[in-house]
Amino acid sequence: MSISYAIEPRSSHVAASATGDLLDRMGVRMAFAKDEEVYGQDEDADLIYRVVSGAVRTSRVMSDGRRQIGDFYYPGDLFGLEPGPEHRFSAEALCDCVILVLKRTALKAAGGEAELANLIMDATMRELQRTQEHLLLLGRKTACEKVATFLSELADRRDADTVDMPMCRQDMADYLGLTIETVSRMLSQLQGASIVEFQGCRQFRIRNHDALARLAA
Amino acid sequence: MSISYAIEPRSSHVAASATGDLLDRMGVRMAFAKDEEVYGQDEDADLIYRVVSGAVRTSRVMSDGRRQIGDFYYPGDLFGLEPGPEHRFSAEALCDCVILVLKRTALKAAGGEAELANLIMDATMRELQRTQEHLLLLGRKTACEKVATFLSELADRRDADTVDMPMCRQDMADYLGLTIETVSRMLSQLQGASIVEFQGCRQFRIRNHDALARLAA
DNA sequence: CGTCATCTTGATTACGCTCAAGCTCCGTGG
DNA sequence: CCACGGAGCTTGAGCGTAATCAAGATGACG
Repeated sequence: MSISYAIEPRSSHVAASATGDLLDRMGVRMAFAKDEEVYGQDEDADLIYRVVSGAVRTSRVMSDGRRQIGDFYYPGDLFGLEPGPEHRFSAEALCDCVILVLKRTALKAAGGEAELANLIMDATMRELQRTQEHLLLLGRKTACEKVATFLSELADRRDADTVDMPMCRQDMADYLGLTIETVSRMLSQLQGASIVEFQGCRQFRIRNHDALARLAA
Repeated sequence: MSISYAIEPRSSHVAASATGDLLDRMGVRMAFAKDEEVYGQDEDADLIYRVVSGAVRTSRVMSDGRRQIGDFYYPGDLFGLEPGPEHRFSAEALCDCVILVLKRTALKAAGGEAELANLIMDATMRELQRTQEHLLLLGRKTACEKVATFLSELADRRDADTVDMPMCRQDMADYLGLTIETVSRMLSQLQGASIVEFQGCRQFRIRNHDALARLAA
């Protein structure tokens, strides 16, 4: 595995010490290979997952193959909270990764009842918030703005100077509602305008934060 | 007001007897005129709302005026649960309507703690679910499919033979990520194909459920 | 070093947007 | 009761952004 991710949850997360420990104690660590399915569309949704290392995407495929990616998840993120008895989206490993898997019922029985409820509620709220931002992006942004927003967000989430991208162009395209060709063109354009700089197609550095933020709108 | 909506919550709602009553007792009924703001973008989000009669839209406006509509709400629906301390979307009355307004803290104090938490959780989950469907629509559906999906859903939510639409074309367009012209063209197209039939621009009837469902995909 | 998947770039097409005109539906006032 | 006016909706013509189709370039890996 060429790309590696730190294991610590990021500071913005509520999944801190106390409940984090509870999850750790109760959960089972599982390893998934790149592109392996964590759970499938229409599977029962009675498990909760947390990324330990690596990265995950959730996606939904239409009968004719068109795909929409719901979101990407990084170490510390909870996922699999999609509502209803069954998953609407499937989840796959973006790269080799380790996932902490928890049974909801087991957690409840373990007494962390209230704490757990809060944890899930927070994660669900954050999920909803991100999904709403995603709506605006898909519905009302241009290709260039979409790509700029994507890079900007990615840099924010994993705050480092140079950012590694665990996903391929097709994943980006399906997240942004574009084609890989358009994504590629926009990336070239942003690089041409000296707003970002790529070192290989999976790693970039922001050269002009203001310009990027302006495009992300 | 030419269009009127029934006051009873629809059957699919959890907000049934017990908690429904609690909400009724605790909340304040308020009347809003067409296009009046229920709450604004960036306002504090410590209230919960339920549509009593009429209909509501939530929307988000970009600095240059582009608008994305989050969802439409009908009698019985809870809204205003957007996460975080502040609203990301604003809410406006689609037509003259009556809204039940509740203070979260007051509700908690009233003892309905657990019940209330469940109610909010359910509403949030449903919200997330609908938002995820919306993602797929915005990201990967064609104009025709978007409009077909919209009509189909509207008919499902308000199950009557002929369906009244409380929203104008601009609202539809901003929900679907299209322009009013494209929405109008697609509606004409669907009517031309004998899939739906319009009696005036705010009322329609589905003539071919299968075809509509197929387009909605 | 060769092979294959992934990514980029180019040429062309098409879907949906823009701009513009006309139509329909209502409310208002003569 | 009908004429007028205006907002909202529909339709048309032309355009532009992103999709499609098609080569190349790059890069990872055996």
